[in-house]
Amino acid sequence: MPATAASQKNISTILRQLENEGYNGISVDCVIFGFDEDELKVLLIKSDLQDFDGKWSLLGDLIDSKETLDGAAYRVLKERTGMDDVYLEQVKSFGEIDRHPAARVITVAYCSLVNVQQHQLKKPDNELHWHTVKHIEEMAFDHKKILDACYQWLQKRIQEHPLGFSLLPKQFSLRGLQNLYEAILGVKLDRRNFRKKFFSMDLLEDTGEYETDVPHRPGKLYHFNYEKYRLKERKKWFGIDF
Amino acid sequence: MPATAASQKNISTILRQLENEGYNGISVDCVIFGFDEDELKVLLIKSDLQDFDGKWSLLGDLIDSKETLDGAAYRVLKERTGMDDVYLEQVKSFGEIDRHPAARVITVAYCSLVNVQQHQLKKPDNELHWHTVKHIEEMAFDHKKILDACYQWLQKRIQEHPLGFSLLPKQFSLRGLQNLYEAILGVKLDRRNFRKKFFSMDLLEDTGEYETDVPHRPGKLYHFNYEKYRLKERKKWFGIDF
DNA sequence: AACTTTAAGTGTTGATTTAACACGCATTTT
DNA sequence: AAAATGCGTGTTAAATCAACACTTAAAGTT
Repeated sequence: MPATAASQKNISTILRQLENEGYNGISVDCVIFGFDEDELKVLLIKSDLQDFDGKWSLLGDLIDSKETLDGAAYRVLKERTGMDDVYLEQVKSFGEIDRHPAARVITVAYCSLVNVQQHQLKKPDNELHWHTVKHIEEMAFDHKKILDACYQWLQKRIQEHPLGFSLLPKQFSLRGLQNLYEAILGVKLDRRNFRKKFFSMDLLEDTGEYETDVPHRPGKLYHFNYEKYRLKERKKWFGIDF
Repeated sequence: MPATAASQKNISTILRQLENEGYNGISVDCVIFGFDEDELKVLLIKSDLQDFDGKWSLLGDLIDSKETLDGAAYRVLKERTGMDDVYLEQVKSFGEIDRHPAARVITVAYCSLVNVQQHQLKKPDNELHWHTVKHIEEMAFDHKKILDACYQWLQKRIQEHPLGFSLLPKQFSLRGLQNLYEAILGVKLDRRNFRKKFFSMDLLEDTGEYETDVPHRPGKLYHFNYEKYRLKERKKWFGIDF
């Protein structure tokens, strides 16, 4: 019996079979980050395994033999959340022997960044919730370890690549952007220097619109010019530092 | 039949079986870098598959269901080269559906750095050779893609972490270190600034010894103090730049 | 309408870091 | 002894970064 998309089969059956035959199972797990109320969130689902009664886990599934890794991650994202067209990148694979109680399953972890406002969960599911990353203490499987790895990856990545914007609405205030960086990096940044830094990149464009419903002077709204970024000279060798 | 260490079984048989049953095979592939004659080298083996007549491939093997990913990579390294106690790190997983002609095999790529002088291949094998990275054009499977990914990873990594030293003898001259960086990054660096940079890190220690057999004034030999590095404050947040 | 509150917007300065650059010295070779 | 090679060292100008304060626009309060 082929190990087709597990969500449509009985996953336990497949895993038992794998285990009996001495094969390794392969899955993807998606760490889906969102940003809401100035906090970094992650989308988790209640584990369906008895072993992990009540614990939360990442969204994942076994990989079908006819799909790529990226394809599987994308499918999980879409099947479980209805979300489409989102930032998705492979981070790391995890293969501790006993990481899954039912069988030996190697998993490839992906990091995804979504705009919580825009992408309402299209498949509302009581077992599916956004959790504040910094409050999470325990998870099913080795998912806490995976989450930590993806969070660290994000902290580094966000400083070197323009991916933070995927967590924000298309139009955002500079303060909103700074809040994002402060929340993810866990530091306070100087407002003026932050502005200077971003404006000097010359990749933010004034939309002509302003914040509304704020109890103070409204800030300008900007959007990020990905096209311009794509065309920029990227090389910047020699920054040895450790 | 369990998918035990493939090197001891007939790998084709296992793969045929996997393919028939619709399972995914999982392997590790090691990109083993060395540095010799001021060039970055990679250790390759002649592919044993007819499909890739004469092409070179990375050192890899199927993962046993009783070993971790790191464990499998380490085993491959040791089995095929006799090398031990080397730098080894996971880089990325590759899962294109047709990347292996015999079956669907997902592979986890590892990057390893070894000192070519010190680690003479203990299992001399005519089919195993060091190749100059920049001259490699074609490889078996998708191994060129994997090599490229690991090379790029190394270029970035070497600037942020002290791993270059794994490619050098325990004692090395500053010129040797600079040659390493220049070869890997593919740039020319200013000798005086390079010195200043490394000495200011305060992690290189004078061994009191000097180069020998050079047709000019011999340079001092240093070694890298890993322990001191390990204890150093590592935090250095906020370097937004892209 | 006047006043208070809040955060937006804006520049300067000193300190640090980086890039560019030249000469004397130790060793081997001829 | 002279030539060749590449080691070892310091300065300066330019760029970047970190720290820091006041004016302004809008909403809320009296």
